Amino acid sequence: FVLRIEDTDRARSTPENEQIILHELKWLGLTWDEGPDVGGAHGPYRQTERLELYQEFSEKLIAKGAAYRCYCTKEELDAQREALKAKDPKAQFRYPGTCRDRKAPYPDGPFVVRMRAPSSGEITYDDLVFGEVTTPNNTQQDWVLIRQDGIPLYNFGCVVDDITMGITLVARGRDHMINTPIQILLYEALGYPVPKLAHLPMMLAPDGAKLSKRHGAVSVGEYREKGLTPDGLLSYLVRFGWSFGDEEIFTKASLIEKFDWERCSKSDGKFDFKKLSAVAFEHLKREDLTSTADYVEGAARFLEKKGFANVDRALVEKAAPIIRERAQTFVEAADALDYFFREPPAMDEKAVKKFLVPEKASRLGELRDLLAKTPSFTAKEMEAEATAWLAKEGLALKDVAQPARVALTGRTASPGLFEVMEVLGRGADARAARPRGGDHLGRGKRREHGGDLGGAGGSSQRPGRAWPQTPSIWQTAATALGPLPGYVLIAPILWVFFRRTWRKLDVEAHEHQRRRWRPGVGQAACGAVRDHGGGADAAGVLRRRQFYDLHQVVDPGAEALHQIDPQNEWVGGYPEPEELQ
RNA sequence: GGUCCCAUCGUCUAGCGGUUAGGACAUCGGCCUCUCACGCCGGUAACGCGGGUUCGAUUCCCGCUGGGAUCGCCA
Repeated sequence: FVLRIEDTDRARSTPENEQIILHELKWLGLTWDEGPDVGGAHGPYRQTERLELYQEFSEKLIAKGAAYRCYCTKEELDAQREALKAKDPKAQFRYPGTCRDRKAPYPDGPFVVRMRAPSSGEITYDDLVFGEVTTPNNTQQDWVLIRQDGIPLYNFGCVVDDITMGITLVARGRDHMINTPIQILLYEALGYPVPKLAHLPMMLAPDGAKLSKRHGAVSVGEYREKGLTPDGLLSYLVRFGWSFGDEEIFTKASLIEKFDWERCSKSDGKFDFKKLSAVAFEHLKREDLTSTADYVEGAARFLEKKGFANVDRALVEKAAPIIRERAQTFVEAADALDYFFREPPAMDEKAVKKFLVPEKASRLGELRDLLAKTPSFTAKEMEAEATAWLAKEGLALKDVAQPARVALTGRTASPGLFEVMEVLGRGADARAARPRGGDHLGRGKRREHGGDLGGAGGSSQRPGRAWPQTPSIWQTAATALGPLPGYVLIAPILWVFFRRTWRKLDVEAHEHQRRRWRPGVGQAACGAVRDHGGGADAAGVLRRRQFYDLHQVVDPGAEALHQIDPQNEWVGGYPEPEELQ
């Protein structure tokens, strides 16, 4: 398809915004055949670079009598509009036609070009989604085509471009339906056939209101930062307003194959962040939707964003199978991977206090020694050994699992104990090879204490025993516990946490999105091509005006965002466009 | 207010004259279980209202109500 940048609104169109559009579209896997960056036969692809073309077409219309120069000033018209509204707020202001039949000599001053709109009859078109739509012409007026400064207005610019770019299908948001009759009038005046038209329903905020920055909208980029996959996002977005039986999860390829206009819904919908999360999670979880290679790379990149340098892909791949089903996003995956890359792990104080108590210490020590002896150190083997040992001791796994888990991972929730151990590997060799993400200042403070908190037990432990030369993963546990009787863990462990540089990055990303950008971009469907500021459809895949405006789409609300990433501070809403001007 | 558009569970939707109105997310119970998840089983939950047409309306028609879009020298 053709990617055209509709940048005639200079307040909103900046090179940075254009870059963002290109970048986000590429990230989503939508690639265009022609566009500002790749060139093509119908260039240039920025409207501000096509100004002569609009001039030429407007001259044509003037020559035909279908348009005329209007010398009324904006100030005059605005004043009239104000006056009318003051008298009757519900009144409909329309251009009075002052210059409509003006004859030579023409004044010298600046002028705009207006179309000569019919006041009777009606325009009917056949919408691919909505069917036949009819609008009476008596609601039309002599719209401005070209401003005083020579820059065309949206309705004129896109008609000229669509004609000269050979666009055959217009697919855009339903909010453009009101523009369609005007554009059809222009096609007719110019003598060109009208392309096929398809309008798509709107995505509303969860409260049913129009989506706006006020709702804390976010961009495609922000979802990327949250760690969703492009196909996951695409899958949700396309399925919203379109359906294919009971199927809910699609890949980009299957969307291209299955999409059709007939299955598009006509009614607006409300954005649901939880559903997006669920769909994105499904994509992340399933290997047939996100390959192991992509998963590892994605998770590693987010780990690096957290501050870990040179993340060992092999280790991520080893851990991937056990974290995939519990990380809804790459951000969560990075968090779940944290303790595999940090030695010692970041300890959760409360968990330490609760589980790493002296009476558990001896058991953990025994378990450590037992497991250290297993020949292969695989989860299966360790579990078997542990189970046998526990049975002999008359214990259940749950008696030792939580303390062990906390010692191992620093937290109370993690994948299976033995799986974690297997990934961590035996001893220091594996650990030494691992990049160090954390600091080493966080050793738990232990203080001597007069006695056992938990009463009698434990004094049978051999005092002063040395750890094996090869420090095992259990060393961490024992260190945290206070290895011997007589010692009680009193002070909580103080850990210096990693600076969250990624958070800073995130804030910067938000900053980046504060500006409103919404030049239209191109889209295609079924080989036909066409674009409009706002509507989107690519190879029959994308369809929704807000897709482009995704930053303003989603109103997950701060709450929802926190759910997906509790660590991530939401920076608040965005300014309305007025505030930017 | 004018014009245009829309209307099935809380949400996204299936349905295209006869269905116990289906699925997914969410939610609630249960199972699984070393925690957290995943997974599995089950429950609650919808055709806005009123007229027609028809043997029969969620489905077709009209009206009402409700919602949305738009009314710019923005796109």
